[in-house]
Amino acid sequence: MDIRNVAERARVSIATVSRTINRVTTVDPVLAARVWKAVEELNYFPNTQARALVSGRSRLLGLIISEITNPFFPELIQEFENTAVEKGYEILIGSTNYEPKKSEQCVRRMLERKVDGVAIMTFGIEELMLDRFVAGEIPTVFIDVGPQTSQSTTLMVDYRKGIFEGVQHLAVLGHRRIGFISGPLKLRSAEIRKTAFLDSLRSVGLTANAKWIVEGDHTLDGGRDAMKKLLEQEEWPSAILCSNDMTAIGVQHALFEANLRVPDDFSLIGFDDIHLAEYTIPPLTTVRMSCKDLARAAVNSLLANIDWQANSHESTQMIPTGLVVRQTTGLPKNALEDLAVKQGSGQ
Amino acid sequence: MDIRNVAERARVSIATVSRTINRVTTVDPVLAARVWKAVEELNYFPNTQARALVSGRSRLLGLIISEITNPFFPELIQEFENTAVEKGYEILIGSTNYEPKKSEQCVRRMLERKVDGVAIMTFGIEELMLDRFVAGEIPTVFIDVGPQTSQSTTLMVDYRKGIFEGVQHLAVLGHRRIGFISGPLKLRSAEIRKTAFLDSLRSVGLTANAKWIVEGDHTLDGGRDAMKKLLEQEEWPSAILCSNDMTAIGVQHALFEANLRVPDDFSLIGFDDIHLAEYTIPPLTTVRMSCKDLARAAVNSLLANIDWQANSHESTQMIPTGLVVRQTTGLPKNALEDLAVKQGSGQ
DNA sequence: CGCGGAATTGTAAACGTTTTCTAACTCATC
DNA sequence: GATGAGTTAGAAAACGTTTACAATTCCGCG
Repeated sequence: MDIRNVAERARVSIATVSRTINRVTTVDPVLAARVWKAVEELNYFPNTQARALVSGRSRLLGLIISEITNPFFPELIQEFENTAVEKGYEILIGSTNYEPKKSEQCVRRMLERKVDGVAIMTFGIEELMLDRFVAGEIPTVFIDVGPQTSQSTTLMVDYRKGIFEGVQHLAVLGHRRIGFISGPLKLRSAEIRKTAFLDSLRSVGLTANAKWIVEGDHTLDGGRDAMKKLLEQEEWPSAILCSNDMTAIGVQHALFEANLRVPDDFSLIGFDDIHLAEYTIPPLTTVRMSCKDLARAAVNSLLANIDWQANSHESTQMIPTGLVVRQTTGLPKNALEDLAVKQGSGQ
Repeated sequence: MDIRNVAERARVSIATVSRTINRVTTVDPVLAARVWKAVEELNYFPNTQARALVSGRSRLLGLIISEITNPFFPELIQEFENTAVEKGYEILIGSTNYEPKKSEQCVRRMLERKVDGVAIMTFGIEELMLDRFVAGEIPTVFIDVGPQTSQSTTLMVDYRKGIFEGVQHLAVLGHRRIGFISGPLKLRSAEIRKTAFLDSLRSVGLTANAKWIVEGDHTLDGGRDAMKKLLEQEEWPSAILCSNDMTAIGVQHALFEANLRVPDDFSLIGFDDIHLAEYTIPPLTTVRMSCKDLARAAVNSLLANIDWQANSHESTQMIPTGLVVRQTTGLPKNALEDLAVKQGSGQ
């Protein structure tokens, strides 16, 4: 079942069939009708590989993420897939799992399959992949970091705003001792979030305590372990900000195990606002970063770069964030005591 | 950069290059070495599309799931991807989101991309896709349901065992009034789970109460809503079994909102044992179905069907399940009262 | 030394499209 | 009625591989 069969049945040449299917306007409506009829009757669809081979376009979009097991990414994938399929593109997913070896492999696979463009949504881990794509002149989208070429755009997430809102919210509630559980610091974006936290702390007139800043890895287990470590300190913070929601859920679990209560003993804030955040017990206060926005922006700039190669488009785009208050934040345990101190200090 | 460049540089024909790369044993080691050297130096890799076009094999495996947003599936995808990539295959993911239109689209996309095999891990929704693949002589793997052809195998999950263990566990604890929140009943597997629940109930000498059996949809929201509906009943069960973990987490949330406690007011059992189950508060007692086993079994039987087309292999395979007891199950609230009744009845 | 057969290499024909280029045709204009 | 411009259809050449088949080389044996 190939284009020749269709041509034969429609009594036209294969060129005409090809043109009809690709909606070239110059084909006679009468012939086009015959072609469509034949296509219908034979249940024909073009061979993608042959198509790709000659046209040089695979209609495949690469999507590299760090870890499919973190619910943030499936949500992102879903939107990415929807938008891509809508525009007639297929997606090829690769997860790096934070391993350089696997990143390397992902890039290789994308290159081999000749993706038309690739979104590196790994929040800034491997910069090496960048070169290969640039060299191959493949359009790319990066988050946070990225090359400044005409073929690629970088999506900048406005971490500062959301994180500042979180810290401010905590400060307003009366928290003075705020801890932070970061992501894996080799991730550029984890680094940025941490810095944003530190800066925000300063903005509200608080000082950081290095002992209360511990590195996690953006997973449930990592969050739990980090919190356990924090609890080994002799002095505890009264509130904790996490680099992502999974970490926060891990923290909740560690606190549960230690028989500590949220938000009575600890206030807790996450980051991402995955759907699950609404369902933790108690529901998680968190900083929302819309993965739908992210996904749509990614697909759209990829397509823009593919279609009008050298066109002038924004080479960087801002993704907003904002605090969503739910039930893991409350007054610090010793609110009155702190208040007394505050009053006494003349402030 | 194509095979010709390599041939030229290695001073051999393109046929030899092709053979070397495909590890055909008849090529002279000396020439092979020259070829590999050239490949290395030119950083050459074969064009997948051209390869697929002529060989008729895409080295692409389709994976159709129902909803990427349910953490069970990412875990499954991860293992599926790992095993597939290990064997040199790429994967193409499609989600049906329980919509027939999207299922149709998925099948179409898989067919167009000429996947070498496809795993339909959608737990028994659309049987229509089946025909298309069978017609195309594409190897398939199904869960629970499936055609009996030499090209396809079906993975049977042993729901009964796990669910029976769950019900028994509850019964032993003293629960007499057990409710069930099912999955979307259009899903074959949701139907089977429900039946397994009913049968198990009978096995332990309990009778079902139709009012305590409500249909969910395997999502957080669905679980929450179903539980809310259950709470509107004038009489409540003392324990609830859920068709999957997401439902159970939704139930936990509904109970939290209603100021009811788990396991004090309600015992709760999930199904799947996603990683998150360990992290709910309190940690979820659930029936484990190993998605890793599922994924590996799927890939392996797909590959078996691809390679030795007509070979005799198991056309159906059993996936075990088993109860994992954590902290959402406990004695029923009115345990003593029930006990009295039991004693009184002479049993 | 020549011949047959085995082993290995190279040539060329696929694979199913898109796309360039040429040919044919239509129509208006002179 | 002939010429030229402007359309539109078809023939054929790509695209980068694999692979059937032919050709060459090599070796052993008569």
